[in-house]
Formats: sequence, C-alpha cells, structure tokens
Amino acid sequence: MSEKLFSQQLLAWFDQHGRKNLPWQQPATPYRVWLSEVMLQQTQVSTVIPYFQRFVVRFPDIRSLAEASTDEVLQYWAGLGYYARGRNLHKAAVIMAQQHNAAIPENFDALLALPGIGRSTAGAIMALAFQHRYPILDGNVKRVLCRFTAEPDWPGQKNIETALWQLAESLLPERRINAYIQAQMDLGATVCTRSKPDCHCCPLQTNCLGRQTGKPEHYPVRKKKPALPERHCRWLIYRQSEKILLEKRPEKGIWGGMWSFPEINIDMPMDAILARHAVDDMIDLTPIRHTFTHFRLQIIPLLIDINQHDQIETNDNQQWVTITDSLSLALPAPVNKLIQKLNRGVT
DNA sequence: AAATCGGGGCA
DNA sequence: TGCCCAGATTT
Repeated sequence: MSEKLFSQQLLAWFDQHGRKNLPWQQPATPYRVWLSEVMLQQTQVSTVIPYFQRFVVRFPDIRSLAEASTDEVLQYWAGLGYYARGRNLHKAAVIMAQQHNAAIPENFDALLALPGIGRSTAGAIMALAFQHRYPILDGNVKRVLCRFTAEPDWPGQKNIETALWQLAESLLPERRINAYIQAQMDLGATVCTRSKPDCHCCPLQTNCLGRQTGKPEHYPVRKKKPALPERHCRWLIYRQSEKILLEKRPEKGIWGGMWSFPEINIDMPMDAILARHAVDDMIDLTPIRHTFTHFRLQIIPLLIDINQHDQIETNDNQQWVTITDSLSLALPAPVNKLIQKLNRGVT
C-alpha cells in the first residue's frame, strides 16, 4: 500500500473516533503539550488528567514553573510516580526561562537537549504543538507499526528500532500532522491495544499484516530472554530396605537448610563413587531440570540400592528416613518430586 | 510473576 | 554506541 493511504485512513478514522477534547488539547499550547507528554510517559491518560488540571492551575506557564522550588513541583507530582520526570520537568523549565525566553523552543535539537525530553517526546512536541513534520515512536505507535508489518523481531533490537523510526517517518502526511500524530496514539490506546485488539474497528485492517496472520496480539514479539547458564550436579539416592539417606544442606546457598540427597560434583568418575562401597545396583534415573532466576540446574540422580551388609558412612548432617517420614521434612520441590517417583517405582 | 515503558546514565 | 536501570502499572 502507499504511505499516503495509511495516513488518509488513519486521519479519516481520527475525524470520527479520535480524542479531541483532552485537557491539553484545548488549547494545545506548546507548554501544555510538553507538560502532558512528560506526564504521559509511562502513565495512562485517565490517571494523568486530574494531575494535569491541578498542575496548570498552579503553574500556568514556564516562568511560574521555573520560579517554583523543586519541592513544590514534586508536591504537585506526588502520586504520579517516576519522580525523576518531575525533577527533570523543573530543570527544563529553569533552562527555558534562562535560555529560551521562557518559551518552549520550536526546534527539534533544542528540545532534545532539555532534560526529560528524548526523541519521541521531542517529536510529539514538534508535531502537536508546532505542526512540524516529525514522527514519534512511543509504545502505542511501536505496537501499531509492529502489527501492521507483522514485524518478526523484537522491536527493542537496534536495527528494528531504526527501521521503525524510518517507517514512522515515511508514513507522515504532508498536512494535518498534529491530527495524524494524535490519531496514531489514539489508535494504539483504544483499538490496537496490547491484548484483545479490536481489529474490526481499525481503519488499517485491510492492509494490516499482523491481522492477516490471525494473531495480531502476537505483535510486537517479546524479547527473547538470554539463555540461562546451566549447571549440573549429581544426587546420590542411597536406598536400603524402605529407607533413603537424606542430607541437610548448608544454611547458605540454594535450598539453605533444607533436606536433599547427598550431592556430588558431576565430574566425579563413576569408579570413584563405586569405590566408596560395595553396592547391589546403581541406576541412572531420568535427569531433572530445575530453573532458578539466574541459572538452570540439571540434576542427574543415581539410585544406589544397598544390601544389608553394605556399610555407608554417615555424618551428623545425614539421616536415614522412611519415605513416609521424609515427607514431613522441608524438601525442595525437585527432591519431593524425586521421592514421589521412587515411591511409585518409576525410574 | 513477568512484561512493559521513554529517558537517563554509564562504560 | 550499546546496555541496563528506575519505578510503577498491567497482564
């Protein structure tokens, strides 16, 4: 499809369904656009509205904001969260009072140089306040574009983000830039939502590749988490009659103080294990994987049946218990699972 | 419990 | 330049 069609469809939808009566849209002065855009970073419209109203009554312009103390500004921010935004807002007001005649600079680079204003917010101010042709790429727009193109990669990836900025720029209309930017945000907020997008109401539905996949909510695709480092260990499951040998783990480290099977380094050779005692049988059981926050542990259990005459040296941290008794001890989940399996005779 | 979000800050 | 964080909400 042509870039022109995209903006035409979006603008036609905006005329019918867009939001035109938000507090910062009447009037959409540069100061009010700036304030609202900063408040809207990481905070949704319905939350922002009452804060915005109170804020502009107390600080109606850049000068009054710049002359206030940071503490008072933060009082009016209290409850919005992300207080660095409030501090940066005040800092920027002071800078604008000193360097820009207490006005919002009508210049992209000058905006970008102010604290709390990045590329997207600078673009929003240029478009919404000054009707200049700049794109934005906030969370809503990113989602709309990722769906529209069925972007297969995570949009946080540098090259994808670069491509999305380029796409956003290429789609800009020649006229009505402020309505168009507002339309993008509105579509993302009300139709092309993160979950359960309302594709049937979407002006872009016929050309949307995400919708054609049948799973628009799959876009944007999530960041693939880095593979967790994997560690290995071996558990020795000594079994004699109906009893098993458990060992209290050290207080520090994983599963501190809980009861587990004697654990040995995975590198210990089998003959070294064998040398410890005469055994009836040694059976490798199915490995167990257990995932922690920072690594994955693969446990190789070795079932060792001991006959009556074998002697296993135990220490103070170890005890022979029946399976029934073991279940009343503090057992890590994988130990519990393993005991249940033994109980059922599964290997 | 995990993902999300725009900008700041740091190597 | 590329990565991670803050800090709160949403799913």
